[in-house]
Amino acid sequence: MPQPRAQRRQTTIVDIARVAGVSKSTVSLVLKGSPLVRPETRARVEEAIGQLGYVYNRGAASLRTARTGLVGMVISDLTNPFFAELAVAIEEAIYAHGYVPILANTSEDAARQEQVLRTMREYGVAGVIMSPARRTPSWSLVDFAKAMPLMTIMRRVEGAPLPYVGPDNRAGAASAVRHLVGLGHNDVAFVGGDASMATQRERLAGFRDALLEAGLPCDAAQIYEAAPTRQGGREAIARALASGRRYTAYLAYNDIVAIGATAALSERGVEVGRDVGVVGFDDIAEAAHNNPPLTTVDGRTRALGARAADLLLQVIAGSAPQAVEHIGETRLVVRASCGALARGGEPQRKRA
Amino acid sequence: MPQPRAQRRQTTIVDIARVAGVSKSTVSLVLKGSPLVRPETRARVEEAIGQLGYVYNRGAASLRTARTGLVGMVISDLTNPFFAELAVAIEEAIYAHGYVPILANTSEDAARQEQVLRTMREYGVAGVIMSPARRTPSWSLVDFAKAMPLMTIMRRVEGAPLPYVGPDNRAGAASAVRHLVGLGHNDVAFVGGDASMATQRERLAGFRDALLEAGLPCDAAQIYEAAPTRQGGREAIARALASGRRYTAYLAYNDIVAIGATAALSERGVEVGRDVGVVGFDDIAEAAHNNPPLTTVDGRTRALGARAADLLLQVIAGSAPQAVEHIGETRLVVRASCGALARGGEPQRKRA
DNA sequence: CTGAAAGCGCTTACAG
DNA sequence: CTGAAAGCGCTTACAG
Repeated sequence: MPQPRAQRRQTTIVDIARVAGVSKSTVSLVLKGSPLVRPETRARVEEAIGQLGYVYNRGAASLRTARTGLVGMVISDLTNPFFAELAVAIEEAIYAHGYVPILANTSEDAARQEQVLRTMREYGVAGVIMSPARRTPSWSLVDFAKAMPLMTIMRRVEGAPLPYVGPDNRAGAASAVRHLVGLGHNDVAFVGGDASMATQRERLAGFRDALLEAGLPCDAAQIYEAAPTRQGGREAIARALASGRRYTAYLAYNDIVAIGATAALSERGVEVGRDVGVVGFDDIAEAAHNNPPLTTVDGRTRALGARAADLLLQVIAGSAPQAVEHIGETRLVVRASCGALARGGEPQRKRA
Repeated sequence: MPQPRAQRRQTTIVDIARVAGVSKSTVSLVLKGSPLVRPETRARVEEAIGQLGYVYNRGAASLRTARTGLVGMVISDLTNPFFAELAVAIEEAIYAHGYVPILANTSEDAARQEQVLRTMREYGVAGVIMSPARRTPSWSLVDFAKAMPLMTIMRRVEGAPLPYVGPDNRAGAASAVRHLVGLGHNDVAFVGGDASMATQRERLAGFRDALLEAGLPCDAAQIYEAAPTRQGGREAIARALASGRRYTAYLAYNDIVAIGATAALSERGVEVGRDVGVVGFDDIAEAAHNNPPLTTVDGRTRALGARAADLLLQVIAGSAPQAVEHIGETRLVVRASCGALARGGEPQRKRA
């Protein structure tokens, strides 16, 4: 528990009431901008507030109203730039609705996640918006879901029918592969992530959809599972190259995997965008500044984060069903890494 | 203000007391693990707690004790990977001390920063740890600093004698330039940032120190101010190249500037690490995966964040002076972008 | 070792 | 339009 700290007694509405010559009920009404208060009375109260340097005590109000104005924000890995962008959008939307976010970064640790959910509940959060840690057991969330709305984002927790917001992973991955096929690529590998992640399964499904519809090879050997990180991208490339099969392009699980893959290929003298194509997913800020600039599937991260926060607050307010779901459109952003620009084209945008 | 939400009356210590057959004072003592309670009594109370699914109401406790256990975390730009890493370290340390962080991302907006500080104060935070928005006027913080400890990190606010934690920017930049000089570079430019940022002035001072001590040119024309972003790095390079002066190396304000600079040079056919040297500052995760891997000054971000949180909590507890300050050591991380590895060396680490 | 009582700073019917 | 009163769920001396 926190240690104490000596403090002079703070100014309360009782002090304001005394100075303004009214009751504390009236002060309270002024504070919430009630139209019931006569303008002159309001002016006297506001005068006293300024004079005494009064600071509203939300904790006291919360106890009375049983509403804290706090919302939990549980992020699986804030050092991943994708989730950082998502977190910024969520944070913004939470403040915009008059709420305040309590942050927790779980570093993909489901035990830590349970711990912080418990703490947030003790703090009386109105709800929680979370990107669940990998391998979150659904039973670890059921108790919390009964006590407060739990909005999941980017990752579904199987077996837990929670509200969910995420991009259309399948359509997005398929659009990326179709673009590669259109450029003449005829042997494409999928690198990064693994089947324990719902997102990976969805993106992989889109990858298969497009390959099958083009009549191209699509077997298990083409899938190189690896951590969804830059390092994972490097490792997957090492294995793909060691296999001896000459892929013409790689679809990466996400942008940081694609960036790691690009670095690994460059180190081996393979020039991305000329010798081989690489496409990512997410369109994080650094994708445009990669060398070469990365073609990727824009999942509209900011919009998704804002949407998730909006929906959570609607569920809290009771104006949205407990089981809402939103799947966002994706859009392919063509840059140089797929090889398209080598043919002199301008960057284009396509809807998934 | 938040909207209400219908809820069944929650279980309180009074309910626990009734079921366990004790007074609520005793329940409270059990809750805080007091040794005064007899083991059998404790067991009965804990039994009742489990049975009724009681959840501790921290808000109520806060009102009584005048301590909330909340700490504010105000970040100037969470989409900058450097600050995201910093935020993660801070968040971790805050939880480790039994506190809970309220997050605000100001996007470098001093007005928004003032707004969130006001809100955090109303929520009764014990203190705030903040990377101040650029051009934060010191007067905008004085009132808050009187009401609660304000720990600044990475950026000093001039004119406000606040506790501060940051890296040794001057020594770090000087060590980077000395390394470049040792490799034979004899005309080095500084790219990114501008003089309104204390950090830029400190890093620039180190840049000058090392150039002067080596007897190399050091004039205003060598400094290319630009936004401290990837895009800023690109723009600074465009201007440096357009100047006609043939710099042999660039010291960037930070890693993302260096990454943008690398991309801009590559696009123009200048090979970083062979034709020209580039060195960054911060050692963010993507520095190692840049193409080529970026030589940079490691500011020990995680350690700095943890230290800032530790110090803030000491100030809150009254065990550290109100005006603490900590300047962290830096260390040069040599990778390929400065050209050193082209000569067959192994990556080395040096203390600043 | 346990209980009765007061009080933290608000909000909210209810009177008037 | 304004005030008196009750109460949110805890903690903390103080008795016993």
